[in-house]
Amino acid sequence: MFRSAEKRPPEQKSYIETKIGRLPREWDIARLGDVTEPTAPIRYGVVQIGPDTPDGVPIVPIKHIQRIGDAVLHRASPKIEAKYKNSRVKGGDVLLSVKGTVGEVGVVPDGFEGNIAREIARIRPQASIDQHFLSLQLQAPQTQKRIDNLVVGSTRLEFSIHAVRDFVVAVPPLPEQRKIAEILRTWDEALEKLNALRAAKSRQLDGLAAKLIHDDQVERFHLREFLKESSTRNRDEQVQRVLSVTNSAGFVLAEEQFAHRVASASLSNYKIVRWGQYAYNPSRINVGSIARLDDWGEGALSPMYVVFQVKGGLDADFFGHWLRSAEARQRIALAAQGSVRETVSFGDLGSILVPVPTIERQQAIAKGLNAAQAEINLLDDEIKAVTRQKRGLMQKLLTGEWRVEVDTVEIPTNTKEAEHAG
DNA sequence: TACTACACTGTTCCGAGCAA
DNA sequence: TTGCTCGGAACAGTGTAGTA
Repeated sequence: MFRSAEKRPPEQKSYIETKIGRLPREWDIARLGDVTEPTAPIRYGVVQIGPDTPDGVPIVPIKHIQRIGDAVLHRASPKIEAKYKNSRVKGGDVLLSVKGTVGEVGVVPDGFEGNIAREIARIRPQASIDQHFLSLQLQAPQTQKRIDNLVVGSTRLEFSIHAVRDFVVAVPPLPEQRKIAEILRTWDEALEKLNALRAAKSRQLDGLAAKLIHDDQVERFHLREFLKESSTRNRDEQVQRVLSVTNSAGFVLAEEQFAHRVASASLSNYKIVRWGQYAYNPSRINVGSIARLDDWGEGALSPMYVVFQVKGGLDADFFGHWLRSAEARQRIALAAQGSVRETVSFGDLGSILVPVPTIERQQAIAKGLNAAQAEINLLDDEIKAVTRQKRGLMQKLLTGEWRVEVDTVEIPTNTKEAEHAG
């Protein structure tokens, strides 16, 4: 990806201890308040944004802080926004979330004109500071740790605007800032490409699954003929691993989903789910809360879940691919009964018609779709690895531990080294 | 067993009040 | 008056527990 370049050992450079750690002697440290344009001091945004107004001024919320140019933003009426004219943003401003979700960072794209929500602080760097470098410096793992230590509040986390102004960052000479930002941008571009490729592969898989599974020539049968409910209870509490099924990640450990253990004191009434079995929450299945247990041998599930397994005549992988299809989601939604919460009992699920070709055909289809899924899984692994590499590089470059020459880039040829640094 | 009410955590929106 | 902070309300996504 890069031209290899000479790497100079850190001990050959001159370093000094600062209050934010060991830095190269020629680097400065500076309060954010001191590297901000004097005409646009750090401040947060619109307190009460009011109703959405078609011709109003776009207001950037935390959730869109990293994709301001792409997102559809709430627009405040010009009259309301005018009261907060001091927090208007323009291209090149660095934004930092300071309330609720603290530490999210974004850079306002060129040409954008609008304002920010009050959960965001605007930092307009002086000409001596590269905005992309500052953005990266604020995102760096070591900086985020320092921000975490300054955050106050229990129910609602907050990074006080005073603390933001007093927050100290490492500042190399401008050419070095730009070079570091340029290097790390290369990693961002690689991640963007990988994510785009993954999205394309995923769409390809959906299309292939729809084509192979939903064949009008194939006879359909009720799911009840192929599914068997399992209501084994954890009577002697031999299973202590409590699981949940989430919309986004399938089976997860309950303690990872929640900040504390929310399971009942006794797990004796919990249902046991075993490897290869499916489970779903009848009140959430219409939003995707259904999954197959692949990552653990067994687990205990809240009694509200329905646990079942696929039996002979229907290939388990074929069923899994059908379950992810748009048609399956539609049929499950239709099966949901109208009530306060739309629920799908095991009986309702069994009444859904599913196309069932011969078992040999099912296995052949599942094999092809599994291969496509495996490609996506590989891309996921690669995305995780590149993300780790980028974090490692940020750790090294943004502390000056690895130096860059303005003319020649000092990048380790072995990216594993960067990965391990993170 | 199915359904419903309610609890809890985390996030975001926004009204109100305090201090400079 | 303005800047800032506190904290209630609403909402999403998960859970437990009671009752028919």
